[in-house]
Amino acid sequence: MSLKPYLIQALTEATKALDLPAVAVRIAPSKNPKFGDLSTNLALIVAKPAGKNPYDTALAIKGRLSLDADKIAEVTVTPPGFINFKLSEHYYYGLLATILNEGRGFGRGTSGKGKSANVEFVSANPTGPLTVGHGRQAVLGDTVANILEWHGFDVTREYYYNDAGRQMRLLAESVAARYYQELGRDVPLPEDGYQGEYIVEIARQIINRLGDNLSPGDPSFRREAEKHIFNNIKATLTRMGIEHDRFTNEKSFYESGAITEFINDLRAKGFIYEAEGAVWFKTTALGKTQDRVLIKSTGEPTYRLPDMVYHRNKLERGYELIIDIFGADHQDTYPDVLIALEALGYDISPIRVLIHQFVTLVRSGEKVKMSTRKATFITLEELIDELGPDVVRFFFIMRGMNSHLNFDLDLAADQSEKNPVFYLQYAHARIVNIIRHGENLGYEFTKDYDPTLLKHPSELALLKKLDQFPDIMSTALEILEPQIVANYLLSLATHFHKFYTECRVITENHPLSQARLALISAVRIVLNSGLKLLGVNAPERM
RNA sequence: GCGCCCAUAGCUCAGUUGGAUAGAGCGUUGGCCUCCGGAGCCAAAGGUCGCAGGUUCGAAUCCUGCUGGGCGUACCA
Repeated sequence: MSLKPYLIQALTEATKALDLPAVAVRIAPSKNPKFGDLSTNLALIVAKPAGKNPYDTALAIKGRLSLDADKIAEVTVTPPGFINFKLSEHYYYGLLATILNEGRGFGRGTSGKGKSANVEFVSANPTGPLTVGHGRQAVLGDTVANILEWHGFDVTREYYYNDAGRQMRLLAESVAARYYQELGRDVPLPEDGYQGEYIVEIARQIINRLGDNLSPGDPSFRREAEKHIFNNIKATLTRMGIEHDRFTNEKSFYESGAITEFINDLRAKGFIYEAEGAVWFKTTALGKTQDRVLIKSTGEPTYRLPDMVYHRNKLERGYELIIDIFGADHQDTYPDVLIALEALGYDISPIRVLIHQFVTLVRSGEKVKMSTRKATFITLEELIDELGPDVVRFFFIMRGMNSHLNFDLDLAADQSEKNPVFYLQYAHARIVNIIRHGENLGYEFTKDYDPTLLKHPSELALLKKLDQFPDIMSTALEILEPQIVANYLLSLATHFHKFYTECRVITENHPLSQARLALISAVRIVLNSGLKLLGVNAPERM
């Protein structure tokens, strides 16, 4: 149980009693221990409109506070007017008991209880293996889903795809060409065809399973290619611990008539007109600078239209939260989708769009240009082969989605031993090892320990770090930026490793050993929770 | 041209509703293993937070302009 709500209430009452302006009180961990454990800038904010000196105001607020000495050991005021709180050691001892009692439930939120959420991610069409770029999105999406689940949401992980477009046709033609080439006929790949080696593999499989006399337009080419590729995509995702609950095919919206219905609904609202043989969406009437084509002059809808229908479909399924994860190349399309839904009177507030920047692959100091069609990409599968799923997941998640990620393949492979993920996992393995070592010497873990024996600075620092976990997790839910969890865990591991070098756990001093065993057990719980959330293993041995 | 994103140590990046001395890893230099795993710890060096203004008691963070880069700006998806 964090102290923040308690302090916020006390501070709010004090400002009220002093007749100062009411503002939202913010409390943050102090960066420098000199300033206690928690600080607030309340007086700085409140003094100005009241025409008072911030420092004196801080002192006045402090004078009005009556705090439980079991929780707060000391209150100080520092220039220019910060109020600092030093937490009592008893508070941290209580925290330790809480973590051990709650176990993996520690820090879990309830704000999503009884609510459902949908996270759509990856959504690559089955035209080729997943690339490294898809990998970033896959990990990001899965981790965001984990964060939601942590806070109680019932999450559906969804994969949206289109297996009927031009690219799929091209794929089928490419497979057919390779099929005939394998049979010794000189059939060229279509222009702009798919050149990857996997196309040849699919062709060979078709020969093995369906024989050698398929005609050029046989639907088996497309069907077999899709099946093969989709199986590979799913297998790759599975290796990273990612399972989608639901696959939605764009085609279903054509078959159900939802596409036509959508156009009709927009037309009824007056947002549709026809020109140059195409059907246009009058986005200029809704504040945009350019109208958009929804149905081409060929009669085929553009990608925008099914996207709109798909989002209407998700809204109608009744999720409290709908998260779309897109690459930066989609940034311009979702506003049109949202505008269309609003035009039809939908409340779009459940929809939250997360845009991630691209991954630039660097090999031998040079950028690798990626194209699925030309097969010049590095596949996600290859990356996992090289680095292992834990490293891949952690690498993608430890950076903010807004950063243009430079992925140096040589470096990642060379430094795999020094990779931060091993640092984290090593902390966990170390804890398990110490506990095992203790058991061998007859130290049973017991809840009957004396926490007041934990007085060493690195012990207290570790406790303070553990105290931040629930806050970190709720911030992660607000901002949906998983890297703050990764950064927190690294910092926790650092505190643990420091503690380890300074404080021996298993010693002749039994009571102290018991207390330290309790401490590292708590660290283990939080590490486990955090790593699980990131989808990274917490190994007992390395 | 217009829109979105980015620019922080030699390199890769943290720094999230504006706070106190801007951090970490890698790399470089120098220390720490009779004892729970050295995949660890400690220390040093390394910064005009792209540039110039502005707002503020206080700016890497907010605003404006500029420079440089990524992605869009299709009757491709």
